[in-house]
Amino acid sequence: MDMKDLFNKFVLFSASVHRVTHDITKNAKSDTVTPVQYNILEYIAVSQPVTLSEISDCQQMSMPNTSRELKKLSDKDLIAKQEDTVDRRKQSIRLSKDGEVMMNEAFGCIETQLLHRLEGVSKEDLEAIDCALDILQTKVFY
Amino acid sequence: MDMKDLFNKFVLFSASVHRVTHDITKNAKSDTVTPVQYNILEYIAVSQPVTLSEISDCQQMSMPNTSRELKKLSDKDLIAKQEDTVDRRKQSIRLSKDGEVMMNEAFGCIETQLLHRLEGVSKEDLEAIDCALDILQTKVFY
DNA sequence: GTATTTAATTATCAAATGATAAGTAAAAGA
DNA sequence: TCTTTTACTTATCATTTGATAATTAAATAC
Repeated sequence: MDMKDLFNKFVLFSASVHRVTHDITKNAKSDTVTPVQYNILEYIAVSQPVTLSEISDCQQMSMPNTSRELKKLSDKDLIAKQEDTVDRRKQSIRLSKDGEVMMNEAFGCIETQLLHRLEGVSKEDLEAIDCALDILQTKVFY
Repeated sequence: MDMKDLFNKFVLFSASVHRVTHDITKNAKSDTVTPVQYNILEYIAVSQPVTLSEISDCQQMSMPNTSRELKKLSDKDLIAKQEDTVDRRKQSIRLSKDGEVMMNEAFGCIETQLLHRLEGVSKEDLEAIDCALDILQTKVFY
């Protein structure tokens, strides 16, 4: 295994993933939220409930900025904050009803785009893709 | 193959790729360029020579904004513009000497981080990763 | 019980980014 | 030749984003 080749492949691959996910999600993103806010919502959607600190860590943004964006999302009624019963400094953050609706719509849109991109792909290839996602997720992009 | 599962895997996967590439490249990015400028440089590095329009298309940014950022990169002597000999409206854009140096350093840094992330991974797993990258690159993230 | 640490907030600022309008110059089409 | 299209530039503006300092309140450590 030539690590140099693998490295080049990695660089090209991540650029492709960025470009394709941008393509696929650009229609999905409601124009009522900014890109950063959309990313936060996506994270909350798949990981809820989460705390502000967790969002801050995972989205690599400072607590003050995270707090500001969450406040905006809260003002738009897309998320619901709840005080942690055990540690009252913490917040338990979830999508609100409206937030769920928006993200379901977004995910539906992404799913459509993805299906379109995968149409004509054989059953065996789909299995291979599924398997490849698993391998990379566990071995590289953990 | 449950497409719903595959779709969820895809969403989680792209989020992971974004997070991990951010982690891996954050030290690589010279603080003399902005994130957007770094992405442009990375694209030029792997695709040179390129035109402004190609950068605009691929980086999904408007021509005016692309032009502005390229001007900044040019002012910093990181890229070299050359008039296309055939079509004088077009530009042939490459990294300058300084740009090459910077990007080699960045790629070296990314390579180190990647090797670190892959240390302890068996030879067979590396083969599997290599193969998985190929599959996803050609079948999904083309 | 006081000191320290943690979780989150508010306020403020500069910089980066995105969007748009209006322009130039070359190429292509009629 | 005249018109239209293409590739790119310049200028300007609003918004988003990132960074920092200062503050509050709760939990933990001593």
